[in-house]
Amino acid sequence: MIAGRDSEPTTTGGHAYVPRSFFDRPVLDVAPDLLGRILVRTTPGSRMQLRITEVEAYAGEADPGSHAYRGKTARNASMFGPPGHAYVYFIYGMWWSLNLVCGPEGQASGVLLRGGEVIQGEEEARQRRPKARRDTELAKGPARLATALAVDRTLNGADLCTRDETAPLSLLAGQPGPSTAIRSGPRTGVGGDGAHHPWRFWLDGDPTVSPYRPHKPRHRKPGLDATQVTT
DNA sequence: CGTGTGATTAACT
DNA sequence: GTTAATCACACGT
Repeated sequence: MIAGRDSEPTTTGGHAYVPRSFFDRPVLDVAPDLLGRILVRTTPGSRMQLRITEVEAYAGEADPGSHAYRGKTARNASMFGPPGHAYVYFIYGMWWSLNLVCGPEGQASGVLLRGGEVIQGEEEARQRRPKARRDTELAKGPARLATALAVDRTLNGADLCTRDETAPLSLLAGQPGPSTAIRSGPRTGVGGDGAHHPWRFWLDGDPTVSPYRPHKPRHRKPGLDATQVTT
């Protein structure tokens, strides 16, 4: 392996990982290409593998559904960094979500990992997700996926394309194409101007794909009515 | 639980 | 008059 080149797969511990050029493409090319691929999660105590079955593309500052829509902030800064890194955010005061930053750099685009099949490390996943009734539920949904893989803010900005053997996240190279058809549709919970884009991608019929939840229009919480003010 | 947002207040020229 | 700092709150790709 030639140091300094990223056109060749990187190798760590005998496994080949996708090079940064995999992520340095338009997000709508990368997102469906992630389906069926193996995400490797390495912790000090374990090595897990997840077969990705469901993703959503977020197309940067031009996409009303994206965290990057209103420009760079402290939270979304990693989306504005180079491709091949993780963007991890906290949501609902409870859960983490894992995104993979795509190129080209400066567009702040990323792919949200929404579902997958745990194919290695089921024990660890089950310890973290004791309520999962079936193995297909271990990483079915973005928050479940993050929980199963022990994703938290310490992974925000993590580089998937490093040769470091202790790299927390990587993506296996040389995977065969998806065994089932790729389907696409509107993104879960995205409304407004970004609602109609079919930027959610999943493997048809896979039991680890989360159920589609249409965008729920939010209405403003009613303020105090004058008639309610009695004294 | 954090974040972004709009409203409100303060600071400054 | 304009901009910056502060506050409160709705809502969560």
